[in-house]
Amino acid sequence: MNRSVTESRDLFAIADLAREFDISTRAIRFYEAKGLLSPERVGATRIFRRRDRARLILILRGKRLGFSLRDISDYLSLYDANRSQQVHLLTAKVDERLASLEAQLQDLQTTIAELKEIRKLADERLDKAG
Amino acid sequence: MNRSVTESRDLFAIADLAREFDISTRAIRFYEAKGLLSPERVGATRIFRRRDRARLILILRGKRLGFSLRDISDYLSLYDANRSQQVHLLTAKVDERLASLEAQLQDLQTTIAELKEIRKLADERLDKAG
DNA sequence: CACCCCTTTGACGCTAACGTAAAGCCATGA
DNA sequence: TCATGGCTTTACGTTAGCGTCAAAGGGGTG
Repeated sequence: MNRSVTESRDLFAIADLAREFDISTRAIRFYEAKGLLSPERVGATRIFRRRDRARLILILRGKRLGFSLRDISDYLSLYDANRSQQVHLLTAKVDERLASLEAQLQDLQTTIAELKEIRKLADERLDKAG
Repeated sequence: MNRSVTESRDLFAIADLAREFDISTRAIRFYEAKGLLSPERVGATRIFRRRDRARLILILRGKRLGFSLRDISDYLSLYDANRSQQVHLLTAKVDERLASLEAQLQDLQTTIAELKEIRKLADERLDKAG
């Protein structure tokens, strides 16, 4: 068994990534303009590598979690700092992020619990109405 | 032991809520304009009851979770439907919400795990350098 | 009465995160 | 050769979620 198609490649056009993740090319260019991505160029054409693709995945996950691009940018720099031996200051920032993420986790679990309760009540009513 | 100050009251001015939750009165009026709140009026002045306050708490939690006011509005209507015996269609919508919230929970847990890993690596480097 | 503080509505301003032309460059194929 | 299609940049448009006056009206106090 060989690897999946996507993981076996290393070079992507902007349209490839747009298609794969169902976003617009405009969005990708926008992320680059904001410094979240920095694809190579061949002439004027953007060439994305696996690393860029990996960052894009993180960007989109950040968005699903409701973070701003500014936040996501800070978040990505934690990964970069991790790779580039800038250990100083890193742990403090990571701890900050972790604290707020865990607060968000609490909010989320509370919300899920409440919805499950509503669901349960609704089911019980349906039973009575049988 | 009597109840906490906030819970013992039933009437709130807009400024009371703004102070308590550290948001602007403008924001509260905006939520009303969007239909998320519907305080009573005495003359032209808004009077908020505990129920409004409870909704505001849900609104703010929704915002912390990164939801749009539109999403939050839908979410609140689930609570309303629960109170008002509109059981039909309710469970389906609740299930939808639950599914996407649990997806978000996954994203969040993945992110937290990654950050903890980065933290661990940073600590180990500091130990070596120690 | 004058003053201050809180309230109201209305209107304009602002940032983020793109959408949407517009116009040009380059390669491919009939 | 010319059309087609994908890529580029530039630039203006749009929506959400408020911030920020502006103007006017109570309502209690000295």
